[in-house]
Amino acid sequence: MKRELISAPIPTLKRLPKYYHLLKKYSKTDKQYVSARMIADELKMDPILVRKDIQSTGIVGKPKIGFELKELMKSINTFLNWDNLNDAFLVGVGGLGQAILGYESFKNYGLNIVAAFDVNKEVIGRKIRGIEILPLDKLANLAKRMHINIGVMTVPPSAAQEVADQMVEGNIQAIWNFAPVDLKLPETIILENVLLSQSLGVLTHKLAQKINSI
Amino acid sequence: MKRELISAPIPTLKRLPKYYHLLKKYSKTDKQYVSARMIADELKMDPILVRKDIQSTGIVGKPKIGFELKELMKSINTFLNWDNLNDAFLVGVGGLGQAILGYESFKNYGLNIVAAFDVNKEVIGRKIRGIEILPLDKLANLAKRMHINIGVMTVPPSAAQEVADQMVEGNIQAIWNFAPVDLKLPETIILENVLLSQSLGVLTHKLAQKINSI
DNA sequence: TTTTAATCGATAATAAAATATCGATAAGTA
DNA sequence: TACTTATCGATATTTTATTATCGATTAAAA
Repeated sequence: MKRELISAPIPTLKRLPKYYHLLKKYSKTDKQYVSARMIADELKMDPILVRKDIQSTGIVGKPKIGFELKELMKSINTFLNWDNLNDAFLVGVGGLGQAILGYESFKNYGLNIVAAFDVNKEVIGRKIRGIEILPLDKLANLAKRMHINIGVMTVPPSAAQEVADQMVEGNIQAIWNFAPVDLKLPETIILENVLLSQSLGVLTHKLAQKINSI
Repeated sequence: MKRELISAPIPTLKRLPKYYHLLKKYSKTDKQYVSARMIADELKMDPILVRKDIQSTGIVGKPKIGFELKELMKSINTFLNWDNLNDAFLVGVGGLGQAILGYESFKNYGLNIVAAFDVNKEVIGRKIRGIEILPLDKLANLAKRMHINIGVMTVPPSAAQEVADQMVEGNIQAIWNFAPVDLKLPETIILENVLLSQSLGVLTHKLAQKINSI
């Protein structure tokens, strides 16, 4: 059955989590309603942009008062599919991998890491935050059996392509990749690259401009 | 003295590191020249976009052959200010902080972490990768004395604003923030937020769309 | 009850970014 | 040398994203 595909621009998808964070803060107060303007003021953004982003999640607001807080949170949550907990495998239990394993809060973002893998015999068999580290060669089979949809890759660049191939072999549908490598994958696989150097490039460039302009 | 400010769109700044990674790979082969098309093909991008991005770094290429590899790398490097090693402080030596401290390679991206700070007495005084962990209250003074320009924040959300204030107090010019918090800072401070949930939102939303469309 | 003010939602205008076009140039080939 | 081809660089077009406008709606104040 082919349901209607509601989509939104990537920039919108990237801003929604920002709003969500703020709303979570609000939800600890006694606020019942939030308006696009309130959010915009807090985040120093254009209220029209905020409203458009919110609208693309499908929620309907009330003039003069805004959106019901709980309802808005739910709307964003559903739109990002964060209310369906997606089981995930993580590969690469180095510094970053362990850091991500440690973030209990990813569960709020639809990500439930159920197993971790590595090739390093030192760590295989150990448990981190209750998650056992398994040898990499078990990944494909286990992923198939458990119908895992998401793979998180925190491996060195040199190993990245091979691990990605294993994930594809295991029918994993979406890869969250932290390795600075351009992975070659079938068209159908969803790939999100997190390249820390990207954001660092923006920072250092702006800094240079600022310093040079004095 | 006010030098000419060469700038570029943010999307361009974010793509340049991607090219740089690829070029580094090429530099290990015997390639002498790379064309925009070569890069585009490898990264499955539009060659015109690649060329435009490259042009914005100021380099001039040769028709038919492209750009001199070493020169192009240098051009990107300079444009992003990665050939000036910026001394930086890191605050928050938890999982993510330690992971970042462990990335020796950030030095290739203009980032040289020279000291780390925390409030946790357990870790203060210890050394990680040769970098001593100092108490947070020393930050502002030290930053001033050492003329530190960049602050890296890997602290829990609840501590983020306070740490940011300390950084501003210490005359830090640019903040690379990993906490999911919208920091209130003076206009002049450069802020780059790394919000992992952003990229995760894109991933989970796309995944939901894909699964629902079957 | 009427008026006022704030916000929504839809549509229109603007700005920014990506893509296309095309002449110029240089390397390789006939 | 002349011809062909690949690529650059500049400019133009298209697409995408952001910002502005405005009527409709509703809560609160007069």
